[in-house]
Amino acid sequence: MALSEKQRQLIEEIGIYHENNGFQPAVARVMGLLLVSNTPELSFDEISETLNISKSATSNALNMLLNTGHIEYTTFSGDRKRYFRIRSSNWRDHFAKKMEDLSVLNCLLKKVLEVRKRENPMYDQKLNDFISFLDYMKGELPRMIEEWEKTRS
Amino acid sequence: MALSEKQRQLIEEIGIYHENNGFQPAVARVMGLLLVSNTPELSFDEISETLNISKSATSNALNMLLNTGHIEYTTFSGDRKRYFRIRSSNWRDHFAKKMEDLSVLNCLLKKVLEVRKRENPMYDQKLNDFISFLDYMKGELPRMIEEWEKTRS
DNA sequence: AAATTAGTTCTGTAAATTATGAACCAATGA
DNA sequence: TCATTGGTTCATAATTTACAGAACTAATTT
Repeated sequence: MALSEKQRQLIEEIGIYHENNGFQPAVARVMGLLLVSNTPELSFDEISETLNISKSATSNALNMLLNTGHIEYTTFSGDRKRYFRIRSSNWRDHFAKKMEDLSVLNCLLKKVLEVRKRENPMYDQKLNDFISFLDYMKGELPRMIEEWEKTRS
Repeated sequence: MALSEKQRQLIEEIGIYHENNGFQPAVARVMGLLLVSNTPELSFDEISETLNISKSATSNALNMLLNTGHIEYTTFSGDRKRYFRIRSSNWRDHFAKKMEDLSVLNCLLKKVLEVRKRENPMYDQKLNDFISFLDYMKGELPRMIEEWEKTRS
């Protein structure tokens, strides 16, 4: 696998991005490589060798990414290897997960208001505001996505 | 600090949420406590004792949260203690950070298209779609927030 | 049947993270 | 001036994580 210096750097940047999203380093680099490489589908060995990670780490990373639906693989008849690539739905899912996370937060904040008794209701106003903002966002987002679909068809 | 069982559980839930957002456990619990406690402002000792974390861990957690702007404190004349509370702008900032993170991703994806040469341009289409979706979102979001402001005034 | 391929699984461990407790310090109070 | 309060800093201990390397397996090829 020949990669330019720029490509290698970008793999690291993408790696760090994904580390910050909770992936372990090797897993994050695999995502980076699959995105940045000139060929979209890479074999186990190509990944392992290009990133200089052991077979076990490669195996774990690929299985983790397969299980979480971030990647998938194809095969070719007469070739025992699997060729891994990023799932095309990956980015939409990534976005959805971010939104889902805000929804989890919203749920927690609603519980907060149920569970505590603040002497000072003024202080809760801001929290209520944010909760209703998140509710509003959640309601409007689908419409917004639909709007976007329209602009491009 | 008297806390109900429900409150303690919720502190843990909020703690885990914040751990998943990159906070260390003790820091995440402090955020949970400040949110869930009946009184919005708590002293160093109240935090340390209620959460059963050492003074040093409490000190580190509070300073970390102060530095990152998640909490602030007030003082009262004739009382040497500081009373810590969540900054009211915290939730808006949290939301902004999530959006900013998507913007970082978008920037990385644009670099991807610059850096690699894919034989198969079909495969890049999906990526381009997602990039323009994020661009669209980034453009529309401020308008959407403004819209929300209107609904509540 | 033996060797090779394409991985997987199982320790072991280096490194990083997270928290503790003790010592410390500066400001206030007795 | 001595003790106490409200913390901070440091060394270190306890986990946790993240990976390498070796042994293993099931399918294929020779």
